[in-house]
Amino acid sequence: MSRAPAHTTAFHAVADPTRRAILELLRDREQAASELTEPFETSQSAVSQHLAVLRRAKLVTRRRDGRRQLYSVCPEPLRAVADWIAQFDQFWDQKTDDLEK
Amino acid sequence: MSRAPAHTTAFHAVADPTRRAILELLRDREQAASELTEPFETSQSAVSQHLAVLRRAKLVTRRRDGRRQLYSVCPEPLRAVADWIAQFDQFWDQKTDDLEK
DNA sequence: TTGCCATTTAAGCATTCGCTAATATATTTT
DNA sequence: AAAATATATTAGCGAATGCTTAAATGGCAA
Repeated sequence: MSRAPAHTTAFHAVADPTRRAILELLRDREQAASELTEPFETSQSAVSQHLAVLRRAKLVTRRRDGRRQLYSVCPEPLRAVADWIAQFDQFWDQKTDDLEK
Repeated sequence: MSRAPAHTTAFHAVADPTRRAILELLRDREQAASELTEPFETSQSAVSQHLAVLRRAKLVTRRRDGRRQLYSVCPEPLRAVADWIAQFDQFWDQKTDDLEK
């Protein structure tokens, strides 16, 4: 199996709190880059760079609308993270399991 | 709500592939730091530093056994990650939902 | 075309990261 | 006690990260 470069993985992308907040905003609806900038205290450029990271991780897609770029969330790669975490499920269910015995 | 420093969060801890591999090893059983070093090509020191990160994120606990430190996984903080991801569930179920209509 | 708007890209910088090498600490063995 | 073992900690380094400012790009409007 060939490994994806670490910096393109969902694990890496969601490690940053600003990027997580961006994904949360996009959860509600498709949104333009400028709209995504407003909630943050950082520059529009910084947000654009975060969007580029999310795009490399395939967590967002964009489409053009006139001079705006509309971003939408694309959570499929999060499944890899969820699946990875799922392998630890038995652990936090252990208490329940123990009670049942 | 007070925010935990980013570098103590599970999000940050699991962003690194070596740390994920360590957690996977610990999934099977409690393991000493030296055992955890073997599978990797890196130094004992590097692994020890990764274990410190995992410890700060409360993803592992350790107990002493003679001169060894036995580490066990403690996946509870992963729940925060899983819960965060869960808010996107509707999206990848969308296809299914659309079919049902 | 010229200029404006929306966004990206590039350059530079301080900080953080993951690593190695060396040293320190704790425990057991001799 | 001294030596050996197991681990942690420190210092330093190159690379990556997230940011700002400035310049480039693409689309629209006058």
